[in-house]
Amino acid sequence: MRPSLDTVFAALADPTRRAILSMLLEDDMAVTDVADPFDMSLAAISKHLGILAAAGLISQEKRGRVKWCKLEPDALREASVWMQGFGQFEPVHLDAFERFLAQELDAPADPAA
Amino acid sequence: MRPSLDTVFAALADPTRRAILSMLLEDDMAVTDVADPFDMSLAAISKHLGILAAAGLISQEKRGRVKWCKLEPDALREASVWMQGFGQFEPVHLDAFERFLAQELDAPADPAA
DNA sequence: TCCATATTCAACCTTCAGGTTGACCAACGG
DNA sequence: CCGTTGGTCAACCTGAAGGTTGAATATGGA
Repeated sequence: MRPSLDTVFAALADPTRRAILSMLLEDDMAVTDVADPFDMSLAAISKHLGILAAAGLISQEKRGRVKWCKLEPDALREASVWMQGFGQFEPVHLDAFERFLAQELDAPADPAA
Repeated sequence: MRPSLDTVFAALADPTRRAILSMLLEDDMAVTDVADPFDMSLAAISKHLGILAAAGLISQEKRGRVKWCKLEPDALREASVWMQGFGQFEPVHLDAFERFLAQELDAPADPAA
């Protein structure tokens, strides 16, 4: 299930989740350790991690009874590249971008079916 | 008030709003014209435009009775910079963009299951 | 075997996002 | 003036997001 831009951007829209990503930038972490600095229940953090994983922004691997969380920057890369299309700040493949544009316009309010 | 990453990412999380941004990439547009391709009430589009404006992603200028919407790509820069922090990867990678394109075109209506 | 640890599940609550509709206001063209 | 067009406002509905709590499900260690 490849994550969509919808889920990626939605995942990034929450400050708690962005903070988690920042933490994971340093190193892989167990769920409990991720939750530690937050004033929030473990269950809530677990949900946040689930959302990040669903967006493809992290991966989770269970070793023993500990679930390790690992940053997966690839999903970010795609979103980043999408954004670059709007800036004149970086060179971009206009032809490819325009194909993408056309596709977006064909199905504007994608019913997420 | 400078828009936060929260509002920018939240604004980008909606496919209708991303489609609107794509449209504005081509040219400035009036609200009614923006709404035209969407199967959605004008009021709804007006709200979407308000959200995009609040996020700083577009600006709106009223001339006569027509309100013109203009893309403001600078707002994306901050978010883009934030995201770059997660890549040890280079600023823009066309390979990545093309992979993204291929995926997007392969399965346009992501089930988001 | 028994208890503690790690994590999720299920049910629930509250807030907000995204949509509708209909009334409303402003500006233009006779 | 007057009707039409462009756009917003206000009230409302529905569903989902983000949080809580408490029970449930491994796994590890003694």
